[in-house]
Amino acid sequence: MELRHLRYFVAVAQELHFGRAAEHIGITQPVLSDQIRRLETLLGVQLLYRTKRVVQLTEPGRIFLADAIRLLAQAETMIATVQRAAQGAVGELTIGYTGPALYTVLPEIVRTFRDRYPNVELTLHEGCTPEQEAALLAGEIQVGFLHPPIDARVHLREVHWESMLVALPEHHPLVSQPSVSIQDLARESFILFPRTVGPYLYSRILALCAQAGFSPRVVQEVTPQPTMIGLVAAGIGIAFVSASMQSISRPGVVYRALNEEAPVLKLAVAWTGEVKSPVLQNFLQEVDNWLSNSKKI
Amino acid sequence: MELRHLRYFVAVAQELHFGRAAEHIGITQPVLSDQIRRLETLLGVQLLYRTKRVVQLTEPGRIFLADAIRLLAQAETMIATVQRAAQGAVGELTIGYTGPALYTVLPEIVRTFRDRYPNVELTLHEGCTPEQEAALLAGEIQVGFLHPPIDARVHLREVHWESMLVALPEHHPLVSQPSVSIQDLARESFILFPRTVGPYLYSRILALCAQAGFSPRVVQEVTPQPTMIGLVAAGIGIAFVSASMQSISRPGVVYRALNEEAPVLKLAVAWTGEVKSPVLQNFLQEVDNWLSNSKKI
DNA sequence: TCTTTTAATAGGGTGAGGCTATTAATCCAG
DNA sequence: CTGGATTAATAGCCTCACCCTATTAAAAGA
Repeated sequence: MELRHLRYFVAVAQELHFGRAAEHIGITQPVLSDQIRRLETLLGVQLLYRTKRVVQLTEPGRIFLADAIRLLAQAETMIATVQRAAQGAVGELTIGYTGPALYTVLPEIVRTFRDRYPNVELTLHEGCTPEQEAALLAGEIQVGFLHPPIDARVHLREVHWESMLVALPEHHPLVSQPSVSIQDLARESFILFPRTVGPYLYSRILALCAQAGFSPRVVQEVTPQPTMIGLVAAGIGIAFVSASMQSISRPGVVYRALNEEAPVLKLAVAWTGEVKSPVLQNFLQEVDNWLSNSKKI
Repeated sequence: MELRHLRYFVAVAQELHFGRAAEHIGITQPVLSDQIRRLETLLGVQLLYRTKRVVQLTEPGRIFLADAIRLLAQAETMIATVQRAAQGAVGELTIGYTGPALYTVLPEIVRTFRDRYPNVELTLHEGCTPEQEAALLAGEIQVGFLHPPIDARVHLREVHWESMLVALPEHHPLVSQPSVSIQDLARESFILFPRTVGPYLYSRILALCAQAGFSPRVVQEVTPQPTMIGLVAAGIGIAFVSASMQSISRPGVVYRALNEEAPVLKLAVAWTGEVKSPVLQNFLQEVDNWLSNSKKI
């Protein structure tokens, strides 16, 4: 059975007249008669009761007609859907992101994308940079907001950067200074994120301390950054956090820039090599749009 | 687009290998390549990403695959359904019936039919004989339980008959007799059904009275029979009712046969000339089965 | 670099689906 | 009841789409 049979049958069943039905679908009447007969033979069921003069649906024909109309409509819908999918207007996209992304660019980009493509189902997965790297290569996420550098063969587009600040408890002696030097921190207790979460930034921070001639005394390794700040507020120690954390006004914590050149936290959008998914292309396009808009402002 | 395209595409998408997929559906690989390309051109969408070495679904392809599998399954279901409909196993049947049918053969026949053909949707419509006659010819009901004779060109099959009895209030003088004569009723008040409900039986009853030399004094015309009996119990008058009414034991009413040959209420199954619906055929078959079973007993 | 794998291409045959012309059955009008 | 009109079925033919075999070309791996 082919859709053609259904199209022909529906035409006849609706017109109840072979000649007009044939004209309607653009074939000749004998062909239509023949095709309907083939369909009936194929099914082993008489769909139409016909004399030389009158055409009527049989009871099975009535049931088949309803099904046929439904199926043809679904076929049409299906074609429309795949075409919209090809333009990236429908589909799915799984996005990875790190904590800092959540406090900077991610919400705005996701929102503009969602507004433009409401029929794309977005799934968000939090994960640190190495986790996202693996997930990208495994195909578990199609795009990730993460922190370069990473060495895998994924494409990167930097979308944001912010310098690291020192987060201090409000009664800490260094608060009196407008900015602090690394050396001043040599004797401090540090709250740091685990190395695995961000190996590059981790080593940058350690290097900075090493240049100043000390190795930081880490009293607590935690993640994410809001938790670190919470511990700072509790007086457990001091922490390096990204500048965007200032927007989370947490009583009992103050932020100070470094005199020295501070480590920079870069945020990039990453995706795997072969850009095949139209949805992904649209998303990257939306990221580009967002970038040029935010530059203008 | 034809179902063939979908079948071929599903095969390739599941195997991700043109050669094996072609073998699986029983065509050769070049044909399959060609057909898939035609489908893609038709849709204007690339469904498969393929090199000389590897075949992958594109994102739109993934979406199309799910739809295609669903559509093909529905096509299969549809074929099975129409074939079962041709055997009368699925469909609809609208049945007309009169009050007396409800108290005799109808429940049992309907129940055995429903047990045998659970997927046939039965609709029951109460209506007097002339109403059913019209409904049959209008196609509103496919089969009716009614009281012959009727003069329209419908097929009839008698399934039941019962004689009419006289229903008397329990303190009526005639109750003392084991059976009553028409003459004894000449001065009685009669509760009768309206002529339109059963013109034939109505005229039979009037004729019977006329033979006995009187015209019945009708004090109330009502329907259905249980209501007539209710009025008898209330002492409003006496009534002719069909024998099956005895089974409804109503306090205050007794039944007596006539000495004379009593009018007979015949019950028949009626259907319109052209037996086209397999469901109807099965129903009539079931009626026949029921008839021969009840004869045996 | 050579072999293997595998999708695409080239070229050809045949039958299904299309056509026109005609037939046969049914209905309606005179 | 007969002749004309209507309309589905039949007959006969044609062509293109679908399927075939044989080959090519590209990619991966040894």
